[in-house]
Amino acid sequence: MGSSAKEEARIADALCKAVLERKLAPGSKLPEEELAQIFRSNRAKIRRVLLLLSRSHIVTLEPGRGAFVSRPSPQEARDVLASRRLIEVSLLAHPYRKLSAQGAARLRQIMSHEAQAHAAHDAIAMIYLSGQFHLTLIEELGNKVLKSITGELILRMSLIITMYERQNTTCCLSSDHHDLLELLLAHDYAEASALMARHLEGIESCLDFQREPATTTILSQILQPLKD
Amino acid sequence: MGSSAKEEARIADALCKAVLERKLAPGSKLPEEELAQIFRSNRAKIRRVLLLLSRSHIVTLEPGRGAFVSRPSPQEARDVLASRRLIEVSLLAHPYRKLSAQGAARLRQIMSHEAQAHAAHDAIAMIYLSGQFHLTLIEELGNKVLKSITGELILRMSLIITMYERQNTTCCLSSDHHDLLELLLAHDYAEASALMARHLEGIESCLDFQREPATTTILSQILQPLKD
DNA sequence: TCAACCATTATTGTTTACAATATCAAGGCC
DNA sequence: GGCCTTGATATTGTAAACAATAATGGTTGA
Repeated sequence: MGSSAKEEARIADALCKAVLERKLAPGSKLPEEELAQIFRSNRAKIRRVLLLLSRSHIVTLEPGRGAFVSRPSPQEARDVLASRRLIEVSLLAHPYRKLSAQGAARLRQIMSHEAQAHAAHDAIAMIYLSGQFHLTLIEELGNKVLKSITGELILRMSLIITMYERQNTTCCLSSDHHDLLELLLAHDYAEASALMARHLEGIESCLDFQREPATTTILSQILQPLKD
Repeated sequence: MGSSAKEEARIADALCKAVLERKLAPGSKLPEEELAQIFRSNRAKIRRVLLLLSRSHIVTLEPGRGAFVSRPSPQEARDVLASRRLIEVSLLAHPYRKLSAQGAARLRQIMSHEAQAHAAHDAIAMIYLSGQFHLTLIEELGNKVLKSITGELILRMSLIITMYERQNTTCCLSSDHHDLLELLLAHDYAEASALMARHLEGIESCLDFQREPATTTILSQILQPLKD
């Protein structure tokens, strides 16, 4: 049976989720045998997953030393941020298609979940949902290719934020998402694009590339519960 | 010695080059053992390369059946084209930095090679150099992340063109590249962006998504000489 | 003659054991 | 006492054998 690729996707998704939720700190060692036990898999599959993740710049493979959660350099961080800004801002300014009623509904549903997470002070859920909002927006106004590209950039941004975030900052303003949707429904794409630019710049302004980030290497034991 | 990753990169590059040069037709079977012999490698390495290429959408892995050169659907083709257009057109309109003298020199060198290839009627070299021109432009005005993203899109476009190109069309107008550089040197980014849009639309207008493309499965023997 | 079935062959997928390398700790040397 | 060397241990990397699956071709029967 061809469940092999499925299982590897499951493992990769779990690792990506852990990165998104800031549970896996950049620099963390990812030992093959330990991962195989956690996910009740074997080294061969883990190895393939790590190889794939390395191509997404989520994991860095050091020959002979093993796999580590990537530590994007300040330059790489700036490039990732700028690239994401280019894609999202430009797409809003010149969307491939209008926002459909169905698309608006999808966005509204995510926003309601965001509100719930906000009320519950669930920071992890808010991070995840914010990403989902952006990805859904891109899929609705653009296409799946742009969505997949941006999905990778968002993943890398998660590492970047973990490494370079200033203390005491609340990064993602979910209120922006609400305003964004209003502007799109009013077909004011120019203003929506400008808001998106400010939105992303707001995130970037919370970063400080000066201080070399701490080498917080979280024990892989932390990600024990995500084996489902 | 850590030459393993190097060797795999060499094999992957060779395959990508074959795709760029339209030597490997979409749909071609890529048998592991045969590739291992061609590149004087072993199945394990070939397997890793194919896995990686599958992530770049260059190769499609069918469980139990093996690896094939991808055959992008019309929808995927449209999405890839639109994504590339978004990135390149937007970047020219709002470049991250001005074109440096060094950057202009790099572009001019590529253009001179293009002229040589044109004079020699070397269609393959022209395709490759056209891609290099675009990638260099993106690196000079943008950054390496955008360059790598666009590099993958260009690779996919190569498959798309092979599949859907109309008869009797000369796709890439190298004269556009010359005009583009002139506009950039004159700091007329708005016009440069518009020209880029027309340039890419010109390529797209040579495509016909109606006719189902032939299943031209070239023998892997064809790529024998690229084992260096 | 054509189609369906079965055996054969070839190719892919997985597991295992082994080899190479890096890490770590202890001991000796300066 | 600090630093380098050296051996033990753990982890990664590789190869090869094996199992599973799909393609092939030939045979049989209608």
